[in-house]
Amino acid sequence: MSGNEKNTEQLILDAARNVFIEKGFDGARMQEIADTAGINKALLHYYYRSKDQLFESVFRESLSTFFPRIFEVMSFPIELSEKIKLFIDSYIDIILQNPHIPAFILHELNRNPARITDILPFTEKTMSGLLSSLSQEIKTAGFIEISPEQLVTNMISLCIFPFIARPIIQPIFLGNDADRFDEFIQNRKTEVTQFILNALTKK
Amino acid sequence: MSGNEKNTEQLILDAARNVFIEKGFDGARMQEIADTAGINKALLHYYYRSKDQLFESVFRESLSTFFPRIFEVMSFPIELSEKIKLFIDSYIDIILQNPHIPAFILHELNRNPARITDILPFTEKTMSGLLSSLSQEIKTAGFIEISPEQLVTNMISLCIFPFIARPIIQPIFLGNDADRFDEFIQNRKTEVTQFILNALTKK
DNA sequence: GTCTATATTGTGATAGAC
DNA sequence: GTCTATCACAATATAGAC
Repeated sequence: MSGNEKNTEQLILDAARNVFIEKGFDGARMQEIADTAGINKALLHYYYRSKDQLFESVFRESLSTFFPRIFEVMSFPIELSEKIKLFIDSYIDIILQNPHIPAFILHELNRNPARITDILPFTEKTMSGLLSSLSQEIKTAGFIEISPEQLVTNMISLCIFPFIARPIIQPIFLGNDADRFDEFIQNRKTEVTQFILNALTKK
Repeated sequence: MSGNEKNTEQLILDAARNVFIEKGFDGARMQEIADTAGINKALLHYYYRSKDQLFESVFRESLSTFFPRIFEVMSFPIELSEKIKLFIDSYIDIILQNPHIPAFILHELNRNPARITDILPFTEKTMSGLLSSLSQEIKTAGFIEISPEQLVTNMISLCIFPFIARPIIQPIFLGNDADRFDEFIQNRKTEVTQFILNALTKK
């Protein structure tokens, strides 16, 4: 091996990721994946027996890029308000690096909701532990009464939704200039953080 | 006509709506639409020349169910806090009646973002008028400084996202009992309203 | 308007040479 | 491991009888 060439398996996975994320499972074509990888269809089936298997690899990888990070920051031993600040900032940054993955994951999960039970990297126990300690932290911080589920849902909604709804937000609010979307999102980092922290503060 | 039979065109449109919304354009099959409508494929093409045309009808209809309502309430002559309350409540109600349409619309728009320019029921002028008067109302109400674009984005995110992310929210937060999702959403009506109004209030 | 039958093309997957 | 050629079937669309 001369060194700077990626191995074929990785080449295929990269191509498949791009095509599946852009087109979805149903819209993706093995031919297009092969073309993108610079190889032919037969080789695709040599490495991954079927379209389903190739998709499965891409999907698991995508899910694991995003999912654990949601609760990672939330278990840091810092003040809740700092957690929230850190979460919003870092989570929006992650999405900025892979802006189409949230829509991809959610579309595929809606297409087949059962999929998630196979893949979920959490036990119910881990989850209920996180939720009950978050519940405690909300009280300790002197915030308004809110269930941890509703709070987490709100945080994630405010981070992710604008990326999924970009085809609407861009033309309605920002016109044709794509740069303004980046600006809009960068502003949101502080805007959303302040919005949430203020919402949680009693009067 | 004996009375209680719908005409075939409507029968087809109903079937197409169900199938397209569940499977998306790429996943939908003309055969399945025909079966659902209780007719055969040839008749589909008799009424709608192609799959694209049939889809176009369904998509336009779906978009017009949802889109205008977003800004309808926002132009009522009532206090901003009342508008927000009314908007959250009525918008979540609309989504509850068509819980899969938001994911459908957003997926199809991401598949082809250009589509929206053909269909948008708003002129840029109407939009900028709404935004600048909303901007004024935020000041008049004595709320925190926030751009109308960010506020509207937040409101819509908090209403719509939980429906799109249901395949994640349900198993993580609510277990297997589907009824708990309805409960969760019903709670959100007041939770989200309070969350937003509190976020907008200066301390 | 509605059907059966069929044309035509697209698509995932495999066989087999090198 | 990689390719060309091809199979088998799925899917949109049309022709033509009733």
